[in-house]
Amino acid sequence: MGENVEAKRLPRDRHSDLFHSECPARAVFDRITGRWAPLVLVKLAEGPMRFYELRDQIGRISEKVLSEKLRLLTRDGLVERTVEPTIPPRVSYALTETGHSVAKPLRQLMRWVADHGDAILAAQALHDERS
Amino acid sequence: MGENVEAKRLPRDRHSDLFHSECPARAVFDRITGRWAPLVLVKLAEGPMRFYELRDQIGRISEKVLSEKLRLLTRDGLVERTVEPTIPPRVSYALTETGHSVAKPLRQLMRWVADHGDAILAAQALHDERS
DNA sequence: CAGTATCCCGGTCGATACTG
DNA sequence: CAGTATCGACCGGGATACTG
Repeated sequence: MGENVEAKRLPRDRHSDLFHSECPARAVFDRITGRWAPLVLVKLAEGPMRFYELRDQIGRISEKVLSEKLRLLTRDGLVERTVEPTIPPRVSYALTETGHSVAKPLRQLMRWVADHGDAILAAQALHDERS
Repeated sequence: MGENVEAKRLPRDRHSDLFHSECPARAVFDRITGRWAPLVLVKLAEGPMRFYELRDQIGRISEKVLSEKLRLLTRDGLVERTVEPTIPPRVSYALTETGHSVAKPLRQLMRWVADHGDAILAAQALHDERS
């Protein structure tokens, strides 16, 4: 019988314990840590942008994926979509306050990658040539 | 002709510009932002741990995925694997210095989720009931 | 204990084409 | 311009079984 280690560990804190398998925040974490979401969020932190502007700023992102991410992030309350009723309509996306608050740690992470990326790549190369 | 926007933008900085499609650091970024790697890294930051200990601490991670992640992270120089030649062998995993340095921004991100996770979930619910 | 091997499914992604 | 629709390829990840 598998003794349930988790049940013994702070059952009330499920909501903020990502290590717990039932933690609902895992879905939130996945949302902001995927392949593209961090790039969208950090780019948008520079200021409001229109759809194709955003696409051009994020190398190789497809329109499909971009529109999916934007819809999800809007649903999450991290991004706000604004339509100006002109012809053709101008749509722009901007971060909400919550969106800006998450951009900060994401930028830290991107900075880490910029600072240590080469070291990682070097470690990989070293490791591979040994094998 | 598609004018290449990227080419005009700091071609020398490719290595630290994650927005550029050819940036080699994207692979590094993907590594540390995946579904499981952040959890492994942050948990390991608490101290060296053995395989099953780690598995038990990270809810619902499968052994397959855990072993894959550990192998990758070891290759990246973020995790160090130590074998004590006893019978049966004791294997333990620990963060390297670089590993600790990345755990820091990852913890920030997890803290953000702990702080704002409920708000996101609420925003989703609100958005959904409107639709 | 500490993993690896295998199988397979579901979701993600990219490319392309199309709409208002 | 601002997307959506569709389709196929790919891959991460779960379940299960097995090895040293």
